[in-house]
Amino acid sequence: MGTMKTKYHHGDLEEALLAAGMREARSTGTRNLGVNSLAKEVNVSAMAVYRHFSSGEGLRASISQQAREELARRMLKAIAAEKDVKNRFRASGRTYIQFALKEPGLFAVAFVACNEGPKREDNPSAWMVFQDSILDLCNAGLIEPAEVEDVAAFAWAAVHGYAILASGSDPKRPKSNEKTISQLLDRVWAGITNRRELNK
Amino acid sequence: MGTMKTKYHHGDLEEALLAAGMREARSTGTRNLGVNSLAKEVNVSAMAVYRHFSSGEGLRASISQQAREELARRMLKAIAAEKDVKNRFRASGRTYIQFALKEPGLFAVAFVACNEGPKREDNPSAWMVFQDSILDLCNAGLIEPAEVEDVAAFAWAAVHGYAILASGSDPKRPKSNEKTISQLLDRVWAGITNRRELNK
DNA sequence: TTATGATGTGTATGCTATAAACATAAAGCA
DNA sequence: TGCTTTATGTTTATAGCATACACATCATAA
Repeated sequence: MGTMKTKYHHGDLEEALLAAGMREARSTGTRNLGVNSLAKEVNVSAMAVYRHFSSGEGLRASISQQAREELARRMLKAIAAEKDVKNRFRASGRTYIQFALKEPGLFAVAFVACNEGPKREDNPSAWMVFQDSILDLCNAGLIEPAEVEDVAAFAWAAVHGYAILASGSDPKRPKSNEKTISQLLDRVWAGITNRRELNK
Repeated sequence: MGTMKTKYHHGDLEEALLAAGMREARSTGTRNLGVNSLAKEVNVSAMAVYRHFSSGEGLRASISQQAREELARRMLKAIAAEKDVKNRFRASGRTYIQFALKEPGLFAVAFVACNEGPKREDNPSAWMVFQDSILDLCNAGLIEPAEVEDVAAFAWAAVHGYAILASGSDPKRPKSNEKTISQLLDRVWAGITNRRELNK
């Protein structure tokens, strides 16, 4: 039969809404993720959205989750290319930062308004990937088992904080070339491995 | 003459709006900083707000600025109580983090939606205070002049990132007791002073 | 084949931001 | 002193957004 322009039922509206949300997030960040705006984007009435998400907030939470999963996938890919535990750690940090720099919109969406509990908690999360790379350091004997949690918090904080500052629009934001990022990871590494010697 | 309940002109509406905004920020963060809500809070019509701020966004930007100034004042106060440059640095970082933990609402307002250019750029800013404490380290010979900018970015990133993570509502957020914060600053200090030795 | 549930539409309500026109009071100036 | 101007408020109107409610359409299963 011929191509029908408009089916009454969309077919996979949930997926389409998330895809549209990701597109908007990429190009304009958190600004255009409203129910009306996204419904119009996929040629559907606003109320149709509520058949798939409990509220606009729920929709945004799902988009945010998708953005976080995208980041996690990139980190996993980058880590897989490295064998040395130190390099694996650096790759995860570098990828995290470069994601924030190259996709500032997605990054912003990934880490705001995640109040709504994500449903699929088992999916790859950047936090888990990060923590695993720290656990590897422990298994390799580079840090003590007892300090894994603190090291993870420190490394995550430094990388996340830098990503936020560098990907922002503040004119006083830090520089973000390869060399700057590399030396930042040097310093994080120093903090990871060298705390005791300098502890007073 | 008797007490008149309602003067047609408020007297100092701008100040009152900012004060109400700071109150709301303290108790509920970014949620209730709308024009209508704040106008009602000070018993004034919504449109009156526009005589003092170009838009709701402008109002929020000013409140955000006030929150940042509050943080900067606390940091200055804490630094003034320390004499050793290392302790001054640690005091600024600790104060920053404790501000985020004790005033999560203010902290959230301080660092979101600062797109609107703050008018009074000369006022105390947390970034300046932080950078000054790094400059002190340089003057004391603890770091090289050439690396001041990079050190400042690293330290600011680590402290800011930790503050964001620890003050959030994520169940996986890092612990935030005194000891944890202290060891975090140990690690930041290691990253500040000890990069060369570990640089490959 | 027909009943039913899943998924869509249209319409109505109440919220927010803000533009336009008007009101009041205070300050400058004759 | 009285008139005019300016700053600062109010009221009203418009437009966008989220979302409740009633109804439409279609796919599937009895």
